[in-house]
Amino acid sequence: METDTKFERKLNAFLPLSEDERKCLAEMQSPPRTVKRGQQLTEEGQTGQHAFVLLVGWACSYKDLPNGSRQIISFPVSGDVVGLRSILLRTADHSFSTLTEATVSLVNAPNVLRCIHEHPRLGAALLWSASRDEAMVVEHLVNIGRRSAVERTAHLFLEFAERLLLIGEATASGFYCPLSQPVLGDALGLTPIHVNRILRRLREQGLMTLHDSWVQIHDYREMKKLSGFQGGYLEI
Amino acid sequence: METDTKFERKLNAFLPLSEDERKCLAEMQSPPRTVKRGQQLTEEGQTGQHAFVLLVGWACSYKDLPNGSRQIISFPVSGDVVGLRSILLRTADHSFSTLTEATVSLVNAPNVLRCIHEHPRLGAALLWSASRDEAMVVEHLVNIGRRSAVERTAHLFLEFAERLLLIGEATASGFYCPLSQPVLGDALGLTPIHVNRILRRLREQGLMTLHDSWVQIHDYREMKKLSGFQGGYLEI
DNA sequence: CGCTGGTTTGAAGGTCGTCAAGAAGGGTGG
DNA sequence: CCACCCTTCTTGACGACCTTCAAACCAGCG
Repeated sequence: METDTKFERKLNAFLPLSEDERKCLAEMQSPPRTVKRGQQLTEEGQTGQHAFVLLVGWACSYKDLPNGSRQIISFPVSGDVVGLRSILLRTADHSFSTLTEATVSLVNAPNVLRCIHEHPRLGAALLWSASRDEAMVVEHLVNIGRRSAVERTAHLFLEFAERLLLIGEATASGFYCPLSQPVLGDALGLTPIHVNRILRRLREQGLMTLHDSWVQIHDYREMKKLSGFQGGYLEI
Repeated sequence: METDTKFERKLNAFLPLSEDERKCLAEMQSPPRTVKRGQQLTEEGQTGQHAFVLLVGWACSYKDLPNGSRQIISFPVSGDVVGLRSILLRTADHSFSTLTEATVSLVNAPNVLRCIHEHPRLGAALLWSASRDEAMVVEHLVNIGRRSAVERTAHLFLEFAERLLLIGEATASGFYCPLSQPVLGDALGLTPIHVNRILRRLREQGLMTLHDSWVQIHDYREMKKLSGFQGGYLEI
């Protein structure tokens, strides 16, 4: 499978792309580049940042706080774009780091704008993709604001399951999820210690397990009921 | 002052608009319409929704949860657009209600897309506006995820102060803010009772007061230090 | 082999939610 | 005009959830 197929396939699922549009999409991106785990690719407050297409691997976008803590905004996975939002802002509004070894290709602002201008339909597809990402951020906000730690955690993993299923990276036996408990804590607004206790509870109740970066959802129905998960915002 | 000046001025501040572009912007919007306080204008999950330009008044976008609680996503004020994000999604990903009597004009998806197509620079300005709104949602997420109740509350009011100052609706003596404590709670992820306690603490420490829908920030410096507020995401 | 970062568990404490109740203000209908 | 809502604001007491502090265990890695 070609490296940029997932991104293209995602847009194509929203709106079938012509040969020309596919070509433009490919030209918009710089050649893929491999980066190590834990690499920071953009930094909040910096100017002239690029967007990235994440071709392979896991990453996160986040903000650091003056008091030393951080909040993870989103977990892009293969085929996702990061930083499209910042492309028109004077400065990047978040940082972006890899969580595993990853391959990315770079997209700069002029390229995106030219692309939108030359192929309006492609522009619409990119906007749709950005809208979907924003809907995920909104759901994340709801998750942290109005759900308890267990509900919140269950919700996050159901979202992963759904997203990875859509791109063919999850099977009935589970999915790969290389997130440490401190990282999960930064996403869920919890301490790593409490994340540990929550995971134990979910495990002891036979709902799900996370072991060796492998997630298994054992009782999908109960997880859904517990967390109030409604995946509408992920639909194409 | 004409009713839609604030919206136009906001875009114009990002990117000076030509006469043609201004005209297109005006034609994109339906005639202004007055709506009562507490009116729901869009409902989550509904299809074929419109976007709105909020010309006068306060409103909020939010999501209701199965368990009966709700999370407020954002507080649009005069000159803000709501629902641009949903325009490309199959269904609206949030609801939208007025908090005061308000006047709005309606914008439908085809109009926006035509506008972007005919006037790419105007499209860029709209995208910038949407990006800035999303940056506010992100900051809101950080606020709820990683700040204590006091910090969080102080941060929200500093953001209001900054935003209203930019559109000339705040003065040195304070600003109008018609949000009840239950509404603030739904935005901050707190109970109304706790919001009350927090406001009391801020008042007793001489930091700020909220009385009769009027906010006064008495110690801006200390508020900023307390909340870790950095307004970069609001800049033009 | 020691170091670092992740996982796991326990104990104690603080923040915030829940329950309860009184006071004040606005709107409605008698 | 007044009685009767309903919503909001306010305060107190109690309890739960989550954090903090502390420590042990383990795996990977220099």
